[in-house]
Amino acid sequence: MEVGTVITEQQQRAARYAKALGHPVRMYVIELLSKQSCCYSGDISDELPIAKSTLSQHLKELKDAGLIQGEIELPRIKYCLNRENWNEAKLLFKQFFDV
Amino acid sequence: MEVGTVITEQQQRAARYAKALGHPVRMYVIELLSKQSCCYSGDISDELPIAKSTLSQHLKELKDAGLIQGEIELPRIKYCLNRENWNEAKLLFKQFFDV
DNA sequence: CATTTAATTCGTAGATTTACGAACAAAGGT
DNA sequence: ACCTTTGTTCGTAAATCTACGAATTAAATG
Repeated sequence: MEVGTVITEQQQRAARYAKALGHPVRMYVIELLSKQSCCYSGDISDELPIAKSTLSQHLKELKDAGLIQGEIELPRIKYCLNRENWNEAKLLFKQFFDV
Repeated sequence: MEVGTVITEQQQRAARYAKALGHPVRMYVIELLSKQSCCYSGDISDELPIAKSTLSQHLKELKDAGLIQGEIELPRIKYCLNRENWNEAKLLFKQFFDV
Protein backbone atom coordinates (compact mmCIF):
# COMPACT_ATOMS: atom_id res chain seq x y z
CA MET A 1 0.00 0.00 0.00
CA GLU A 2 1.32 3.37 -0.99
CA VAL A 3 1.25 6.33 1.34
CA GLY A 4 0.04 8.36 -1.62
CA THR A 5 -3.14 6.31 -1.85
CA VAL A 6 -4.30 7.32 1.60
CA ILE A 7 -2.89 10.80 2.01
CA THR A 8 -4.43 13.29 -0.35
CA GLU A 9 -2.55 15.38 -2.84
CA GLN A 10 -3.63 18.46 -0.95
CA GLN A 11 -2.27 17.12 2.31
CA GLN A 12 1.03 16.40 0.65
CA ARG A 13 1.21 19.84 -0.85
CA ALA A 14 0.27 21.48 2.43
CA ALA A 15 2.92 19.43 4.21
CA ARG A 16 5.47 20.56 1.64
CA TYR A 17 4.69 24.20 2.29
CA ALA A 18 4.60 23.65 6.04
CA LYS A 19 8.01 22.06 5.90
CA ALA A 20 9.40 25.03 4.02
CA LEU A 21 7.99 27.33 6.69
CA GLY A 22 9.29 25.15 9.48
CA HIS A 23 12.35 27.20 10.31
CA PRO A 24 12.45 30.59 12.04
CA VAL A 25 14.68 32.15 9.41
CA ARG A 26 12.42 31.06 6.58
CA MET A 27 9.33 32.17 8.48
CA TYR A 28 11.01 35.56 8.94
CA VAL A 29 11.87 35.84 5.26
CA ILE A 30 8.40 34.95 4.07
CA GLU A 31 6.76 37.30 6.50
CA LEU A 32 9.07 40.06 5.32
CA LEU A 33 8.19 39.36 1.72
CA SER A 34 4.48 39.25 2.43
CA LYS A 35 4.67 42.73 3.95
CA GLN A 36 6.85 44.42 1.39
CA SER A 37 6.60 42.86 -2.00
CA CYS A 38 10.26 42.15 -2.63
CA CYS A 39 13.73 42.38 -1.17
CA TYR A 40 17.34 41.56 -1.78
CA SER A 41 19.34 38.83 -0.17
CA GLY A 42 21.65 41.47 1.26
CA ASP A 43 18.77 43.23 3.01
CA ILE A 44 18.03 40.06 4.93
CA SER A 45 21.66 39.28 5.46
CA ASP A 46 22.12 42.67 7.12
CA GLU A 47 19.36 41.89 9.59
CA LEU A 48 20.02 38.29 10.45
CA PRO A 49 23.12 37.07 12.27
CA ILE A 50 23.75 34.11 9.99
CA ALA A 51 26.29 33.47 7.27
CA LYS A 52 25.35 34.55 3.77
CA SER A 53 25.76 31.01 2.56
CA THR A 54 23.34 29.76 5.18
CA LEU A 55 20.80 32.35 4.18
CA SER A 56 21.31 31.37 0.58
CA GLN A 57 20.44 27.80 1.46
CA HIS A 58 17.26 28.88 3.19
CA LEU A 59 16.30 30.96 0.17
CA LYS A 60 16.94 27.97 -2.03
CA GLU A 61 14.62 25.87 0.08
CA LEU A 62 11.89 28.46 -0.18
CA LYS A 63 12.48 28.62 -3.90
CA ASP A 64 12.36 24.82 -4.23
CA ALA A 65 9.11 24.78 -2.31
CA GLY A 66 7.80 27.34 -4.76
CA LEU A 67 7.12 30.05 -2.21
CA ILE A 68 9.54 32.61 -3.59
CA GLN A 69 11.23 33.44 -6.81
CA GLY A 70 14.37 35.36 -7.62
CA GLU A 71 14.79 37.87 -10.36
CA ILE A 72 18.22 38.98 -11.45
CA GLU A 73 18.74 42.69 -11.09
CA LEU A 74 22.47 42.96 -11.23
CA PRO A 75 24.54 42.99 -9.27
CA ARG A 76 21.82 41.80 -6.94
CA ILE A 77 18.94 39.37 -6.96
CA LYS A 78 15.48 40.55 -6.15
CA TYR A 79 13.42 38.03 -4.26
CA CYS A 80 9.65 38.13 -4.32
CA LEU A 81 6.87 35.90 -3.20
CA ASN A 82 5.64 33.51 -5.82
CA ARG A 83 2.11 34.81 -5.66
CA GLU A 84 0.49 31.87 -7.35
CA ASN A 85 1.90 29.32 -4.95
CA TRP A 86 1.58 31.67 -2.03
CA ASN A 87 -2.14 31.85 -2.73
CA GLU A 88 -2.32 28.11 -2.99
CA ALA A 89 -0.58 27.74 0.35
CA LYS A 90 -2.89 30.32 1.85
CA LEU A 91 -5.92 28.42 0.58
CA LEU A 92 -4.61 25.05 1.71
CA PHE A 93 -3.93 26.31 5.21
CA LYS A 94 -7.20 28.13 5.37
CA GLN A 95 -9.05 24.95 4.49
CA PHE A 96 -6.87 22.98 6.82
CA PHE A 97 -7.53 25.17 9.83
CA ASP A 98 -11.19 25.78 9.12
CA VAL A 99 -12.21 22.15 8.73
CA MET B 1 23.81 39.13 17.58
CA GLU B 2 21.25 36.56 18.54
CA VAL B 3 18.74 35.19 16.07
CA GLY B 4 16.14 35.64 18.78
CA THR B 5 16.63 39.41 18.80
CA VAL B 6 15.54 39.77 15.19
CA ILE B 7 13.03 36.99 14.76
CA THR B 8 9.92 37.47 16.82
CA GLU B 9 8.59 35.04 19.37
CA GLN B 10 5.51 34.62 17.20
CA GLN B 11 7.60 33.74 14.17
CA GLN B 12 9.46 31.16 16.18
CA ARG B 13 6.26 29.63 17.49
CA ALA B 14 4.70 29.60 14.05
CA ALA B 15 7.83 27.94 12.65
CA ARG B 16 7.60 25.32 15.38
CA TYR B 17 4.04 24.45 14.43
CA ALA B 18 4.85 24.54 10.75
CA LYS B 19 7.69 22.14 11.29
CA ALA B 20 5.39 19.74 13.12
CA LEU B 21 2.97 19.90 10.20
CA GLY B 22 5.76 19.48 7.68
CA HIS B 23 5.24 15.80 6.99
CA PRO B 24 2.38 14.18 5.07
CA VAL B 25 1.63 11.66 7.80
CA ARG B 26 1.41 14.33 10.47
CA MET B 27 -0.68 16.54 8.23
CA TYR B 28 -3.00 13.59 7.70
CA VAL B 29 -3.27 12.88 11.43
CA ILE B 30 -4.00 16.47 12.35
CA GLU B 31 -6.59 16.83 9.63
CA LEU B 32 -8.25 13.65 10.83
CA LEU B 33 -8.31 14.95 14.38
CA SER B 34 -9.66 18.31 13.34
CA LYS B 35 -12.60 16.61 11.64
CA GLN B 36 -13.48 14.07 14.25
CA SER B 37 -12.46 15.15 17.70
CA CYS B 38 -10.39 12.15 18.69
CA CYS B 39 -9.04 8.85 17.52
CA TYR B 40 -6.88 5.93 18.50
CA SER B 41 -3.41 5.16 17.26
CA GLY B 42 -4.72 1.91 15.84
CA ASP B 43 -7.33 3.69 13.74
CA ILE B 44 -4.56 5.57 12.00
CA SER B 45 -2.28 2.58 11.84
CA ASP B 46 -5.00 0.64 10.03
CA GLU B 47 -5.19 3.31 7.36
CA LEU B 48 -1.57 4.19 6.80
CA PRO B 49 1.01 1.80 5.36
CA ILE B 50 3.73 2.61 7.87
CA ALA B 51 5.12 0.74 10.83
CA LYS B 52 3.41 1.31 14.15
CA SER B 53 6.65 2.51 15.64
CA THR B 54 7.01 5.09 12.90
CA LEU B 55 3.52 6.34 13.52
CA SER B 56 4.28 6.48 17.20
CA GLN B 57 7.23 8.74 16.48
CA HIS B 58 5.08 11.06 14.41
CA LEU B 59 2.51 11.21 17.18
CA LYS B 60 5.27 12.00 19.62
CA GLU B 61 6.40 14.89 17.45
CA LEU B 62 2.90 16.27 17.30
CA LYS B 63 2.66 15.88 21.04
CA ASP B 64 6.00 17.60 21.60
CA ALA B 65 4.89 20.46 19.39
CA GLY B 66 1.80 20.71 21.56
CA LEU B 67 -0.69 20.03 18.79
CA ILE B 68 -2.15 16.84 20.20
CA GLN B 69 -2.52 15.14 23.51
CA GLY B 70 -3.04 11.52 24.48
CA GLU B 71 -5.41 10.21 27.07
CA ILE B 72 -5.08 6.69 28.35
CA GLU B 73 -8.18 4.62 27.78
CA LEU B 74 -6.89 1.15 28.18
CA PRO B 75 -5.87 -0.83 26.41
CA ARG B 76 -5.73 2.04 23.97
CA ILE B 77 -4.72 5.67 23.94
CA LYS B 78 -7.15 8.26 22.77
CA TYR B 79 -5.53 11.09 20.87
CA CYS B 80 -7.18 14.48 20.60
CA LEU B 81 -6.19 17.88 19.38
CA ASN B 82 -4.76 20.13 22.02
CA ARG B 83 -7.42 22.78 21.44
CA GLU B 84 -5.57 25.58 23.18
CA ASN B 85 -2.44 25.23 21.09
CA TRP B 86 -4.43 24.39 18.00
CA ASN B 87 -6.19 27.69 18.35
CA GLU B 88 -2.90 29.45 18.82
CA ALA B 89 -1.53 27.85 15.68
CA LYS B 90 -4.68 28.77 13.82
CA LEU B 91 -4.32 32.38 14.90
CA LEU B 92 -0.62 32.54 14.12
CA PHE B 93 -1.16 31.19 10.62
CA LYS B 94 -4.14 33.39 10.05
CA GLN B 95 -2.10 36.45 10.95
CA PHE B 96 0.80 35.15 8.95
CA PHE B 97 -1.16 34.65 5.76
CA ASP B 98 -3.31 37.75 6.07
CA VAL B 99 -0.48 40.20 6.55
C1' DC C 1 41.89 43.28 -18.29
C1' DA C 2 41.88 43.49 -13.22
C1' DT C 3 38.73 44.76 -9.51
C1' DT C 4 34.60 45.15 -7.08
C1' DT C 5 30.04 43.71 -5.74
C1' DA C 6 26.38 40.45 -4.69
C1' DA C 7 25.19 36.19 -4.14
C1' DT C 8 25.60 31.16 -5.06
C1' DT C 9 27.87 26.76 -4.88
C1' DC C 10 31.21 23.59 -2.77
C1' DG C 11 33.08 20.95 0.89
C1' DT C 12 32.36 19.51 5.25
C1' DA C 13 30.79 18.44 9.96
C1' DG C 14 27.45 17.66 13.39
C1' DA C 15 22.58 17.27 14.47
C1' DT C 16 18.08 15.82 13.38
C1' DT C 17 14.61 13.16 10.82
C1' DT C 18 12.59 9.17 9.06
C1' DA C 19 12.05 4.53 8.91
C1' DC C 20 12.00 -0.33 10.38
C1' DG C 21 11.75 -4.47 13.37
C1' DA C 22 12.63 -6.23 17.91
C1' DA C 23 12.00 -5.76 22.58
C1' DC C 24 9.27 -3.98 26.24
C1' DA C 25 5.32 -2.24 29.25
C1' DA C 26 0.73 -2.22 31.17
C1' DA C 27 -3.64 -3.78 31.95
C1' DG C 28 -7.41 -7.08 30.95
C1' DG C 29 -9.04 -11.58 29.87
C1' DT C 30 -8.52 -16.92 30.17
C1' DA D 1 0.12 -17.27 36.12
C1' DC D 2 -0.09 -16.70 31.10
C1' DC D 3 -1.64 -14.73 26.88
C1' DT D 4 -3.57 -10.97 24.19
C1' DT D 5 -4.08 -6.31 22.95
C1' DT D 6 -2.36 -1.70 22.23
C1' DG D 7 1.29 1.26 21.97
C1' DT D 8 5.75 2.87 23.25
C1' DT D 9 10.72 2.63 23.50
C1' DC D 10 15.17 0.88 21.84
C1' DG D 11 18.68 0.17 18.51
C1' DT D 12 20.09 1.22 14.19
C1' DA D 13 20.79 2.88 9.44
C1' DA D 14 20.15 6.05 5.72
C1' DA D 15 18.82 10.46 4.46
C1' DT D 16 18.17 15.24 5.18
C1' DC D 17 18.99 19.65 7.56
C1' DT D 18 21.70 23.36 9.40
C1' DA D 19 25.64 25.85 9.61
C1' DC D 20 30.14 27.75 8.41
C1' DG D 21 34.08 29.47 5.57
C1' DA D 22 36.34 29.10 1.20
C1' DA D 23 35.95 29.06 -3.56
C1' DT D 24 33.35 30.43 -7.52
C1' DT D 25 30.34 32.95 -10.77
C1' DA D 26 28.68 36.83 -13.37
C1' DA D 27 28.33 41.26 -14.68
C1' DA D 28 29.51 46.19 -14.09
C1' DT D 29 33.21 49.44 -13.28
C1' DG D 30 37.79 51.53 -13.20
